[in-house]
Amino acid sequence: MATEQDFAAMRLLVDLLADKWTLPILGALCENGGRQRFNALKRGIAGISQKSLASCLKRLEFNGLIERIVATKGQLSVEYRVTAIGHSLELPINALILWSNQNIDVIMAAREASRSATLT
Amino acid sequence: MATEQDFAAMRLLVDLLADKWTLPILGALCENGGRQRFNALKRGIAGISQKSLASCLKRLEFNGLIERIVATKGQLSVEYRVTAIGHSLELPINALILWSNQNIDVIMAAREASRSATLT
DNA sequence: CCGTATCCGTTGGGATACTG
DNA sequence: CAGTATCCCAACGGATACGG
Repeated sequence: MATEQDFAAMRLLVDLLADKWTLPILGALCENGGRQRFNALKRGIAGISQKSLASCLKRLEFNGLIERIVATKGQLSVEYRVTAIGHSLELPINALILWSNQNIDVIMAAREASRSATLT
Repeated sequence: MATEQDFAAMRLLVDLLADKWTLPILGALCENGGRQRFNALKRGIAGISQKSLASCLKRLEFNGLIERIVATKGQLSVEYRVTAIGHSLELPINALILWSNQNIDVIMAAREASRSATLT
């Protein structure tokens, strides 16, 4: 049964993760051992725009889930790293992704069923 | 490391859950053993509008996570129930909510730190 | 390379009023 | 009770161009 606290927790989760790109970004960031540069990240995430990536990274940094490290040696380069607390999210998120992988067929079937039901 | 499949899974998760009200609705539905009527649901979720609730419930039903049972005996009454596949989401979601409860203070502190950093 | 600035169509979602 | 319809504004997010 959900408590008041749980609702606050849900609101926080929505703030942190519930948009189009946060999950893919976090996923792409973890691919390379938790660190990646801006354009590498952009190339790794099909279809994302610079704008969305930048704003999303800002929010993640603002919430302390990732950190931004600037290396001014010669060429400008910026690396984004998943923080400790960011890493602690991997486990529960991976559980969700596993669930999604296991149930994607059922969901798609349910959608088809809904669609054909409305056609009758 | 994230596979192509995982990105598809993430997209599905975003489709299913990544909006303002889905998590609270699912939470409220589970409060009463997985079944609840429309207005009871509305009263249980602080701040939600009829419109948002209705559209969200439609999408959840479309994806097979809940079902809509109409009882036309006398007074019109509609009950929404979490399906089996919907229930299978409880475990991974609760893990996330637990994470959120455990880390909400750290997140808030990180936000404060970011804010004071920009003021300097 | 790493962004920010601007423009702009699309969507989200609250308020309110109305229907079966 | 359980929604649908309408209005309306703010936010999202893609495309493009520009700057450090």
